[in-house]
Amino acid sequence: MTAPPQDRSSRPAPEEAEAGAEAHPEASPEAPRAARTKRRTRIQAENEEKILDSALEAFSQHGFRGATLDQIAEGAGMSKPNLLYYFRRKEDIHAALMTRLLEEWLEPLEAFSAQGDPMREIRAYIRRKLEMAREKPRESRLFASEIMSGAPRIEDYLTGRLKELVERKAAVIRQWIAAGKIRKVDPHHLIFSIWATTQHYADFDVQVRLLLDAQGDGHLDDAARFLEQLFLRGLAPERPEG
Amino acid sequence: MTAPPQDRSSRPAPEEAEAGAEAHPEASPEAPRAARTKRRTRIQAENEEKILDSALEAFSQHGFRGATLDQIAEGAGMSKPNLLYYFRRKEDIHAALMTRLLEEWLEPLEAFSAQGDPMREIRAYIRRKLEMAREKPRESRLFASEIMSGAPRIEDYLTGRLKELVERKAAVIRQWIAAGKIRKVDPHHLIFSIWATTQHYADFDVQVRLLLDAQGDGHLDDAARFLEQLFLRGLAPERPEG
DNA sequence: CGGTGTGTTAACCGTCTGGTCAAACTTCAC
DNA sequence: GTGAAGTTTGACCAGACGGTTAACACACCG
Repeated sequence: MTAPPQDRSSRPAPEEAEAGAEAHPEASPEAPRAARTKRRTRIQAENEEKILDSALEAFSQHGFRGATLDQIAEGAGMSKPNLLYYFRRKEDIHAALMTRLLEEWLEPLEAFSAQGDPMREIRAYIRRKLEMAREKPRESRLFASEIMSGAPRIEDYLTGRLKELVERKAAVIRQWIAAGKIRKVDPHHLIFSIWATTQHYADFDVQVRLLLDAQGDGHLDDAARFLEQLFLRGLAPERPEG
Repeated sequence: MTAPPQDRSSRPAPEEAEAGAEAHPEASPEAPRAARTKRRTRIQAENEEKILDSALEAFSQHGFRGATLDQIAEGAGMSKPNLLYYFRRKEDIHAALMTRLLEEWLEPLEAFSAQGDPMREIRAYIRRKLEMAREKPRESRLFASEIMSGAPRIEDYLTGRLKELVERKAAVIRQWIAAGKIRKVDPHHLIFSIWATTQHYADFDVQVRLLLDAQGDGHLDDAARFLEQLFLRGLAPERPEG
């Protein structure tokens, strides 16, 4: 009877998804969890995927509070108790989505390297980000939604890994400036403006499409052309080919 | 017994707020509403303002579905039934906020005029938009939230007034291009990129502040400087001072 | 075949949510 | 000061919400 009441050891269920688990390292340091069943079955993998996909749809549209378990369960094609068999709490689903997302989120910026032509790098970064806006618009909106609600669940990420990465890349940009390869601009605001312009096509997709009468994804090619022009010319050093 | 059940004529209350009313011109063409009390009392004006302010906070953070009436009532310092005396339904509060917002939203772009130096106009537009991000960040998030949830309540606005305005301003930009005053770029994407970069400082305020260690609003001045540089140089015609 | 762990669900629970109602209280013009 | 209109609230309601329980179905292995 020493253990806190939070432990429901009788259940043989899979623990909260890979992600959510380590997001809450609070209490119960040695976690007397029953069923150390680490190996996922095929059904587990499939159903968790269905749930996360449905949850992504719901959370990205209505935010954490606005999305409901019933809605997510229906989207995943299963009953609510069944959903809660895989993820014990609403928060766990969200946490699983977030950790997966945040990893992907760093990737394009990570690839931004000091070597190579600055213009090439910036161009590649814009393309990569636009590609993500095309392929993963819901993820982008999920992130935006989280930030707009005050980022209560990802403060650590923002002030930790993300900030560190941004600092590192800002330093790269400063190097380029010092070397006279690009114009003298504020590195942070340069990064923000690339984020803003590219993510806009995911987050404001509805508006963009309505204003452009866009059907497929063709407008994103136009966007790429425009943004490349804007940034490359906006950043070109005073004396080109100096 | 010919009237639909929607009419609750016994109540002497003020009708739904100025805005919400005309947003739903459906049914009951001659509206047999009791109490043609058009004049607002002081208390009405005050309380409606308190409610809208509290609702703006709630909706902009949690979206329409995520915000609750209890929360809004508490923020407005009144009981829930009292709140519902001024706005009959949750939707009405949201509608009132939106119509007020959408008017303000057009204003800066409206000011964008064909006369005068293009560079001056673009610069002024960026400043105006950044000023709004500073002064009305919650409004910006409310708008973003609405778009991200699929814009179910403002489709008419997007395809109507906004689209028309954007078309008009895109034409202005095309004129400037034809006159060789700015570089040849896609007008729509130019507008989008200004929206995206400026609104970013409102919508992603939390992230921006954490990454910059920003306290007050000083970073917005840096943002203004950066964005002006970026756009003015990015758009400058091939041969400056041709 | 039996049994053990996996997967699924109907029924349920307490709380929250949007909204109603009648009654009471306040305001203010006369 | 009185009365009618304007304002406020406690009590209430039905349905939605996040979550629990217990029992049942299935799968696979010996």
